[in-house]
Amino acid sequence: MINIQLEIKQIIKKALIDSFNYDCNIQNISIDTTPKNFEGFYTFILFPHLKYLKFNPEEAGNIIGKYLVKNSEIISEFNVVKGFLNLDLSNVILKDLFKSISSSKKWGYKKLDGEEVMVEFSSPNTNKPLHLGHLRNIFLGDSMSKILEANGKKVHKVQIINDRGIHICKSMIAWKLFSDGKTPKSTDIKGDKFVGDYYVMYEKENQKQIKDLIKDGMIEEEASRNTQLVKGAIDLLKLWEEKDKSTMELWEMMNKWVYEGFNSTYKSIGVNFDKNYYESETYLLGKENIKNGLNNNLFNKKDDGSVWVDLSNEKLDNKILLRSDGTSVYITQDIGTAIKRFQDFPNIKKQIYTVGNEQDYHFKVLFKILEKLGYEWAKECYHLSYGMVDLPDGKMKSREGNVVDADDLVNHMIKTAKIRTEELGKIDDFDSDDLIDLYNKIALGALKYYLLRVDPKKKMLFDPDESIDFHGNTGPFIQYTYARICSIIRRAETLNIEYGNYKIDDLENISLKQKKIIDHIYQFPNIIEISSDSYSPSLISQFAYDLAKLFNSFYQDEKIIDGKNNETTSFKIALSHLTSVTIKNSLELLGVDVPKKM
RNA sequence: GGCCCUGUAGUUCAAUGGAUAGAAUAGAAGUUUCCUAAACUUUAGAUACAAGUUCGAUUCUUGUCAGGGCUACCA
Repeated sequence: MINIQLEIKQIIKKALIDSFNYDCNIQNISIDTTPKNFEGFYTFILFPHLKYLKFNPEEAGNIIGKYLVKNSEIISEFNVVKGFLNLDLSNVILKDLFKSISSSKKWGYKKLDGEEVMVEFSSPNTNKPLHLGHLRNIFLGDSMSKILEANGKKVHKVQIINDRGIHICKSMIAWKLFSDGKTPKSTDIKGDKFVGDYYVMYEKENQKQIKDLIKDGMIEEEASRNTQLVKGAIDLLKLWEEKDKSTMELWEMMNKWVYEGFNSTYKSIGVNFDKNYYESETYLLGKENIKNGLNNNLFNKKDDGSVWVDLSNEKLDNKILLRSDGTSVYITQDIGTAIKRFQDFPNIKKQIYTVGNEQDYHFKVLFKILEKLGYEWAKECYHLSYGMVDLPDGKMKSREGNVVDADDLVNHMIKTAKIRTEELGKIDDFDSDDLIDLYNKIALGALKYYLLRVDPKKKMLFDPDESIDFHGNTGPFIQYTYARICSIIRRAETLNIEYGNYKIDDLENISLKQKKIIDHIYQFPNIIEISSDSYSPSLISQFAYDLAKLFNSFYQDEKIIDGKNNETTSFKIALSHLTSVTIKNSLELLGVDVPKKM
């Protein structure tokens, strides 16, 4: 592959020697892409070198610029603005780029390099349905998996299902007390929603019971620990850890309902996992490791029997690892799960946890504990921390019912896609299956792009009205550009215009807009690499969007199928085709499908 | 209180220490006898505040102000 920036650096190094007798270390020569509002493709910044050149910036820039145009095949023109030397690429190099892009099997995607990684995402609790926050998590994890793969890693996609613990016991006790034996089937409610309803019922009824106890003279703190429901849930948790038969049966039944619901949601958003981990299968391993740690004096036991780790030396405070009654807490199973995963997949180099930034502290503690326990790989664990999704009226709070349900949201997007598409009325030649497929692609494209275009680390606002906009910087806009190109390709084919094996050598002229497209596509491998290394799908969204913008501008300016059917026509079609493939491949990394017509 | 994160156009997002701070949307004005107007073109509008480091700071450091998160024998 051609490395333009490196080649420019090398020739600049020569220019500095020949023109100024200044031997500059190539690492100190920085070549940036030229910002949009200036003319050129790449920019050499002179400031750091001025003191060695003994010329003012303008003069030095001109001298170097002239040298490059004369001595390099790559550079055709230049301009100097203050201390910035902006360089234009020559037809020769652009043709080379075009050739290497079009001859590549899948431009930008690397071959497997033998390294294995594990990506965890979604990881729901089994007491409530998936919501908007999960969607950011899921799309992020899914997209990162694809990006890592494109960057040459073998990826294992997993989730940890928090299937045990006090939260599911709350749903269980509520179901036992209030359900009259109803089931998702008998009520025709989706399984995860059904169980979630009982969780909500628990919270509501429990509040009532607390109030009643306070009325009877109990203080609030005591009351909140002594309701029939709280005691019932705690009893169930104990019975569960003792493997009580009827408790296990109830637990299994309710979890099964939830999984059916989850799977249907995952299917609707086109996401799947290579392996599921269940907290119920890993928490014992966690306990075991904590006991070993205790025996090795890594942890300490309080008088009441609870087990703690002291991380105050690491500025992380004391953290509980086992309750006084011996039951495990959240971090217990995380310890077990991590260990189990490295047992199951001994070749994985690292593990990536896609979890919200509210748990930054939790993961620092977790990794530190694993390190203390002597696991070398603990240093390779990475918390892919992302910001919360806020609603216009504030944060989502599942306990207060202020959540955007994932299924509702997806359905709403599909409905909106349908309405917008029908309004535009370009769908006469679609049959009904095509339409369903199209609405799905647009709806999910809009949603995924909306959630992925923001830097993961930052919190983001979800505005329901804006998210369903299909204009501007949105998924459907990029999909539309793709569909447009497909339409051109179809027409080229009916006209028998050759573009597939287009040889660019004889082409005489390349317009500026065409050059910009080639150069942009040329950046794709770089973008994938940076995006992979920095765990940031938003760079891919930005890339795809910019490409679509560049293409639309070109499309507006230059008629592609122009009736001449000459060398230039074939080139424009071939370039359009390359653009469409790159749009498709970049959106693929976001988990977004493209329609051939829309 | 302690620890962590974030403050950029009216709004939602960009900008490996570099230029005249980019987009989108909302606003104003245009483009369709022409390959899909979900498009294109033009226009107006922003770095919370104050110091410091630097040739150069939205970016790094410190302080102030504002917002969010964590600090549970919840997950």
